[in-house]
Amino acid sequence: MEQRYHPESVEPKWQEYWNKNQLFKVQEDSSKEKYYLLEMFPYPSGKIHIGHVRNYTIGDVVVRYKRMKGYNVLHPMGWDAFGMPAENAAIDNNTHPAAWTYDNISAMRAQLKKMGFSYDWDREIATCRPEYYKWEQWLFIQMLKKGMAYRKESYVNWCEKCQTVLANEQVEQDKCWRCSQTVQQKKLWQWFFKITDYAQDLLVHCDKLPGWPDKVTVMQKNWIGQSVGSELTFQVDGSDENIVVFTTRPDTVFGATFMCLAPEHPMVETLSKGTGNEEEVAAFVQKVSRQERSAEGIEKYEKEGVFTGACCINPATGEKIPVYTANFVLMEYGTGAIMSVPAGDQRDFDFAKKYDLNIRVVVQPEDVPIDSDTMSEAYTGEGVMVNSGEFNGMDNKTAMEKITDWLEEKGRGKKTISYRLRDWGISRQRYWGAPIPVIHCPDCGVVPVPESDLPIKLPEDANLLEKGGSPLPKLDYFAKATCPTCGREDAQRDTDTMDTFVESSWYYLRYCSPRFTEGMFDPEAIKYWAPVDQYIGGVEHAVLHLLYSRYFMRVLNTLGMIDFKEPFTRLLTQGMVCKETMTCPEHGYLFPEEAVKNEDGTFSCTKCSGEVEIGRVIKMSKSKKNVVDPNELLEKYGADVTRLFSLFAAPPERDLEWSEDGVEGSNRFVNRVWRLALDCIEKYKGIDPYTEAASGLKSKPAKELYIKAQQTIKKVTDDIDKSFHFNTAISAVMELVNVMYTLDLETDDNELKQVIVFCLENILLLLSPILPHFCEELFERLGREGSVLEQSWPEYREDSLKTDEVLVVVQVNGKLRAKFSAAADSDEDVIRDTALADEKIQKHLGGKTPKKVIVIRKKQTLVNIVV
RNA sequence: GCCGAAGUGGUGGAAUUGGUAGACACGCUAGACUUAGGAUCUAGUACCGCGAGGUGUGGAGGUUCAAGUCCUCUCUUCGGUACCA
Repeated sequence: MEQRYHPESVEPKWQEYWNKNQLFKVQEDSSKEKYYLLEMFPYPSGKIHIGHVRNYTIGDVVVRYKRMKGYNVLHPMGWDAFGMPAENAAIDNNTHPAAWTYDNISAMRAQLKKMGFSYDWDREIATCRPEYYKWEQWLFIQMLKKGMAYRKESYVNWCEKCQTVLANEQVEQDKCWRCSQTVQQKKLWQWFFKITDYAQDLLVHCDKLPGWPDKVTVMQKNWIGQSVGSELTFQVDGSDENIVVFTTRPDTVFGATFMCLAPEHPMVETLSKGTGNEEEVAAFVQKVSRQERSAEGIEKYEKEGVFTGACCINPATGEKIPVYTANFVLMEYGTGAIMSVPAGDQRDFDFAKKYDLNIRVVVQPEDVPIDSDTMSEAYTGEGVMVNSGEFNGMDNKTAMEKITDWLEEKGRGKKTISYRLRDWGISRQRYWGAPIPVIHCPDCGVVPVPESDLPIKLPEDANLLEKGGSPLPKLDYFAKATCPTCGREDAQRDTDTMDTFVESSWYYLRYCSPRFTEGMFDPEAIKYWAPVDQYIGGVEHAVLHLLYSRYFMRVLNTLGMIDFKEPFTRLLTQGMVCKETMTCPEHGYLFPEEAVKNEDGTFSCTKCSGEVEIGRVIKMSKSKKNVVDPNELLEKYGADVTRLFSLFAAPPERDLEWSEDGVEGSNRFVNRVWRLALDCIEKYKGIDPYTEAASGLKSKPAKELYIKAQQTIKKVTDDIDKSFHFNTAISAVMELVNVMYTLDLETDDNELKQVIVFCLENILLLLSPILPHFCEELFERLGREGSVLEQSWPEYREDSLKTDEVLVVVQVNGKLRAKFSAAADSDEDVIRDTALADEKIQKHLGGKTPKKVIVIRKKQTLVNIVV
């Protein structure tokens, strides 16, 4: 008899069967409860890697489980197909981004099909297809009309030598990754979505997402970053002009001894004019424009600034204070201007020391008093007000309110709420993206493309410029346009494309009616399927993608297109699959197969034999080349063992350093079940499974096995349903199988035989979401009709979960000293007395009388004796 | 820098509410079967110790009859940081 499981014949057989019977095809069905499960769609980078396998296996197991539970399940797949890697690959391999992308999609689709994932492939979408991005362009126009999209000037990374805009990833230590030229900041007109209009709503609803992990909602809240504070108005000395600052510490205003403006602040130039500091200020602004202007970026540079030559009036003290411009102030935060309180803020303190500016203590700590002449760092804590006029002696918390009220009366301040969140810049000066559907007319200005002209198709016959620049502005037939309003023929089409996060912010709605031609989606389909019940994807998307998606649903809600605001009811953030990187001094990052191991444990580059440097263990990504292609595993062990192994390695939310050690164990387990099943099928033909209560079994081994099986069903169901802890679900089945291996299958015990048949059948059902091909095959060999997919998920019997005996653990002073077993229904007194009478316990008591005896009867039965 | 996580045997990991630390596997050791084994089965395997026993969940304190789990401080690693997706 055939003793080994042969995936190479079994797996294609069942994939064909599922396909032929269209078992994964779904349609709206009002008679069934719907369940929409979605895994984050992949970027088609070439081949799927182990991280994808992990993500999609998790989803597939839940989908197959939910189907068996009777839900009508939507489980689609598609491609996040626009993006920078396609452009880089096109340049490197002298191909076209479209060709590269479509080839990759074909290859990856084939791999996913080989894994046996239960997708409804009829719903597949690719975001680079005009039928998809047409609706994104349509939505852009609606947003533009409602004022939800607008244009403003902002900075991009610019390489003068390559004459291209660079993504942050393309900047390596301030240098262009292609030519090593120092990167500059360049100001461009760009499109923005007004996500800040929804800051409050997005924030408030973070607490109304019980199906999301706390860590994600916490990160989103912190990202939105609400701060309650005051706007204070400082009059420019000798002028009617005012400078408005935002501060969370209005209580310290008496200590504001100077002011700092962001170098981009519009008043920097006007203030310095005619003061003699004009040139110095201009030079400084020029210098800072070469620095990275982001919250992270500014940390890289030494904090510095220059005096503008102008002063303003502190509204509290009435004194003149100097106005500086400084590189650590960002135009995008607050008002782009800060009042500097060196005694109460470390950055201001450092700045004051550096430029020898006045320091005044206004909040005095209660315990150790501080003095402006001797203090070595700022004091940011709470305390009592000093040097603050009528507010002296007050605690600073009360003073915050009072000072703001006082300034408000003088017309110099008001309470306000500020957010860290900034509007979403969506313009990209790239080729491989969805074109922004507007036309710039010399007379009419910005004019949206008429809806009847959509989609504005991306020309697919254009080639990228050598250095990575977009060819769109140079393509006359694309860039030249006629103004839709006035008909002028020398209008210009916008040649920027949209951020790829725009596509991924609504794709899950498109899956509900992927071929709909009348709009973004069919409202009926949305009514049935949306929102997504369970979303699964990498934790690295905790903020951006997930926040943008939440924002998009609010936009559609405001436009009256949907009646919900939250796209994903439950979220599972999967941990990352990590691996060390390998770099060759000559060839840069290497794929694992491009390095060969030497005898001494080091690696050499296969291209140049140079020594390979092993880098840190980080998230798998194609750009770092530390990816593992699952094909080798797939060929050696098949899809089911690969699926089992990826789940058994760790719980889904945990990061995982990739290693194939242990895959043999998964393979061994699959074959153990295979042999056991074939053996039982042969020996127990015609025997029906036992399904009554455990108490009806007279045979002790049968009863014990039956209880173990019932416990296993409960454990597996709970692990899949409540926590997605598939690793422990698998362990539970392994335990049951191990018990069955200790049995003599030649037994005469008829009850035991019936229980064994029960076990086998349930093992197949419990494993079927994880090992679908394998279980289909054995289910068929067991003589059962139809697909396991169409079976009901096993229900455990509540009356058959408890064993008759329990283990009692005895501790002395919290240390384990003895164990014994007792009837499950023993009295507490009996357990206590038995424990005290125990020989080992007596020895540890050493004749002393116990001070206290604690008996716990919960999950464990435990006695702790305190001496 | 800021925000969020993670840290348990040689390895991956287990341990609902504080209650036997190390389930289930990998690896290793020994044995059985076999012409053979990278198949299979059985037993052992946290560390120190001959033993009684002691020590152990990144580190230092604390709360408790009892701490991997709760509290305070701290170290290391990973993710995100708005143009990688």
